[in-house]
Formats: sequence, structure tokens, C-alpha cells
Amino acid sequence: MMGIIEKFKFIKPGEVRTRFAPSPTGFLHIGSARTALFNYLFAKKNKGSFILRIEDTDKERSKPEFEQDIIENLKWIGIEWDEDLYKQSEREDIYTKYLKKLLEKDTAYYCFCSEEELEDQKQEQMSRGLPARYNQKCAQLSAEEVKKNLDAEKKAVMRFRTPAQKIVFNDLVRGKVEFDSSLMGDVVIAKDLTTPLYNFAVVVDDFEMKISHVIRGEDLLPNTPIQILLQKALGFSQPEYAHLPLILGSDKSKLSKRHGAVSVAEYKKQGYLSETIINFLAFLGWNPGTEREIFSLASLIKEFSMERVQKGAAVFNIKRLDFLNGFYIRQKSPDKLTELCIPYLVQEGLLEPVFKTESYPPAYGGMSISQKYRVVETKEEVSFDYLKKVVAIYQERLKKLSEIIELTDLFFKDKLHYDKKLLKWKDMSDEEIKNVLDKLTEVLSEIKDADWRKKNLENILMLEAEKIGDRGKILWPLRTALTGKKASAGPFEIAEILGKGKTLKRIKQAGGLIE
RNA sequence: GCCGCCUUCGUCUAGUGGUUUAGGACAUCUCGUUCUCAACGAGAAGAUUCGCGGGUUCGAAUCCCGCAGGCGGCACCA
Repeated sequence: MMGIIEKFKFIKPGEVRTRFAPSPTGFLHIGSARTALFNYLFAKKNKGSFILRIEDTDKERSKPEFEQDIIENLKWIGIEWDEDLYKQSEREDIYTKYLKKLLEKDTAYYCFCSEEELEDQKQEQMSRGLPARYNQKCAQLSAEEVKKNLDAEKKAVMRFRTPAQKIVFNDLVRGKVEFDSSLMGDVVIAKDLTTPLYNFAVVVDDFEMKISHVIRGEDLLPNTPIQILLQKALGFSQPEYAHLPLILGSDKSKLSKRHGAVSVAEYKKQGYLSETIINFLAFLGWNPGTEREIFSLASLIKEFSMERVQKGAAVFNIKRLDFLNGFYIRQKSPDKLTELCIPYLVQEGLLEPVFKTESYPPAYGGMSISQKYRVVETKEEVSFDYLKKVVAIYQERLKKLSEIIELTDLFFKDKLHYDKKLLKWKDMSDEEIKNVLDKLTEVLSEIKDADWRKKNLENILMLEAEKIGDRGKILWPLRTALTGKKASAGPFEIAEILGKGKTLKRIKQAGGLIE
């Protein structure tokens, strides 16, 4: 423990130090991720340090899996913290030290009121139009009474003797902010000597860790005055504050589960790229003041400034997220994109990796990139390069990686299932469709395997199409016969990937529907 | 109920007293390309003129005051 305290002695005065302090009581929330991002950007912009502190003082609600999720997803979006990770649960004696100090100075006292009692009190105050605050029933208990209660092991908490005064501070995004502490009452700062509560623990940690700037969500703004008072009572210096605007759902209330996906993990699973998340989040409440809207994490560090952070809350616009994701997907190299898409196809059960040796490590999430895959339905083996071709023709159509499944499943199925009406272009009759399919079979059969290339297929078939006049009369039935979908990539590129055998087979199957 | 914060196109925003008939992006619509979808290119519409009312000023989205609305907080959660 001494080691940690010693370490902070070497921090230069004036050094910018920010922190992201999530409580591991849920998966990393997209709003929290933005808070983390802004802390990170501000620190890096100012050549300072960004630290991660897990606020796990609530023993009931804190879970190791949430802590893991936070760490994993922070790393995934590219936010790395300096120094070791701090956990409040490992710093109990520090809190105890300061708690004792407050007790000795009598700026904190034991309270033995029951929770029911407190709740009734609050309801009564609200109904009378008064501010809801503790009535200080235990504030003047004598030392003997306290000792008696404690000895009797009566359930107790520790309250801060909140001095009544006007608290004014400068918020980096909001400017001057004022509160009147006489309206707040004596807040509970700890359940006992080793169980501090949020308001107390942050104040102690931010001081101990020499945090220079506290950057957090606006929902924490009302906690700031009490924290400032605590700092004063403990003789701590006061950090700068910056309260970020909230992220709202479409109904303009604080973004929560009922609005849909809220955890970074869910977005990742749906196939949003980390670049997208970063770029999108940065623009929720910030902009560079220019018309440039595409920013990587590195370029954000260069451009970020707290002065340009918005005051008003921002509605989370999923359409814009999709647009950005489509953009970043189009920027990917075919190799990289294929690597990213394969896990979705495997997960869906369309493909399975074929590992050369038993010892091949199925690393991350059980999915590593193999060079060979087996199509589950047909048992045929396909190479990474084959999959790359498949993915490539859908690159510009992809908004989310997960969409690769519905877009390309036709390449991993033996037989397609669709209604014969799909084959019909405009007002074509069954007779006409049949004729077109027969013609297609005839023409394509003559093409040699070696000449089975997109360009060549196009040359030959477009010639036929011109003869008919309306190109759709041949291209639409061809494409739908090959894909079973009304929207897809072009017929020639699909035919090339499918190969001659399968192409002819699917045309035959389509013909079978018409009979 | 009490306290606080916020308020420019549907959404994210530019705008810090005159260069603004308020600019950009997403979304929407139209056209082009095209067998389809997407991408791409061109264009349109979109703020009853900047929540409302008052003031300061020759002049206000921009400064001041009031109001309204929205949101957040008021835990032995963070």
C-alpha cells in the first residue's frame, strides 16, 4: 500500500491527470465509454496521464465479469490507461484513515436511524414542499450514547456534517455553477470504517491519485458540491471539473436499456467497428469547429479541446452510427474485412474452420483465423481467398458485420428456397422465364471452365441481353435464380464465385420451379 | 415537491453583435448510373430565423432580465 502512495509523490505539479472511474455493476455502457474517451483525449492532448479506477465499493452489486467486460471493451475501442489498474476494494485502509480523521474532528458522526425511518422522513418532506434531506436526528448524540449503540452492535452509518454555505465552482464546460449546501443535508459517507460510499471514496482517491481534472457525466453534477465540501474538510486541493452532456435516447431521456443496445459489447457483437464507435462518440457533444467529420483516435487527440464540448445533451442517432460504420467498413482492406466477417459466418453455423493440427489454438472467443474452412451444409472445403471474394462483393453494401450472414448465405447453401414469383421481371410470363432460363443454360454450358470469369460472362450475356432488348428480362431471372434474393450483388460476379457447376445447377433448380 | 443544468433544421452540430436570404453531416425525397440493392455523382426539401416574452443597441441566434419546456439529481448505488 505504501508503494502506491509513494508513487504519486513523483507526479509533477501541474501535470494533467484524468481518470475513468466506472463501477463494475454492469457492462461497459456506451455513455460511459464516451466519458472514458473524453478523459483519455483530454489527458493525451495535454501530454498527461489517463488512469482507470474500478469503483467497486458496493460489494453486493459489483461483479468480476462486469469488471472484465469494462477492461476488455475499453481496450477494444483503443483506450489504454497509464499505470496499473486501481480498485477501490484494495484501498480500504486509505479510506479508513481519512474516515477516522473526520470522526476525530467531529466533522462526521455516527447515525443509527433506520432506512425505513429515513424513507418516511423524505416522503414527508417532499409532501410538505421541503427539500428532501436528513433531519440530523443523530447529529448531537453524546459520546456515551454513540458508544452504547456501537457496543450494542446497533446498525450504523457515518454521516458528514455538511456545513451550510454557498458553493461556487467553475465547470470547464458549463462555466460558473452554484449550489446551496444547506439544502443537501448530512450525507452518508460510509457504511462503516472499511466501507466508504461513493462521494467519500472519489474525493479521497482523486486526491491521493493527484487527479487534476474530473471529467464525468452531467448526472454527477449535483454530487460536486458535497465532494468539494468533503475536500475542504479533509484539507485536500480541489480538482478542475468538467461535466459532460448526457447521451439521450430517441425520447430524450437518459440513454438506457429500454432504448435498445447500450453496452459497447452489444455494438461490437452486432458488427460495429471500434473506429466507428470512437468517431461517433466523439461527435456526441464535441466537434472540431471545421467541417471535417472523420476522425481516428489519434487525430482526435490532436484536435480535442474541452472548450468545444457542447452543453446540451445529445440524442443517440443510430442512423448516423450505421452510416459511419458503412464508411469504415468500406475503408477496410479485403483481407482485414474478411477476417472480421468470418467469425459471424462460423457463429451462424454456415462455416466451420478446418485446422491443420489439433494443437491449433482456437484463441479469442474460440475463433481464430484459419486458412481453410468447411461449408457446413455441403461439406466442401473453401479457402480464405474464396471467402475474401465473397466478402469483397458485399463490402460496399455492408453497414454492420453481422449483415454478412444474410447477404452471403447463398454461397454456403446447397439449395435455395424462394417463391417462383421472385424470378419474374416486370410482367414476364412463366413461358418467357422458362425460355430465358433455357437460353442461359445453353449459352453458359458452352463456356469453358477456364473462361468462367466475370468479365467474360458479362460480355457473353450482355450480348444476349441486347438481343432481347430489355436487359432485365435476362439479368433479373439470372440473378434471382443464383441468389434467391431480390437484392444482391451483380449476377456476373456471383456466377464467377459460384463457378460453372453451381451456376448451372441453380438455373436448373429455378427452371424446376416454373414447371 | 426541492435543487441544478440545458434549449439553432427530424437528429448531431457550425455560428461568440453586422460577411447569415443561419452553413455542414446523417436521415428523407428527386434525378443520373443501373436487372436489383448498395456505392457514387447531382439536386431538392427541411430552422414559421435560432423555446417564448421583454430589454440593451443604428443593428442580436449571438449581451441582459423574466418565463416556459425538457432533462438530471434529491440512496446505507455510483
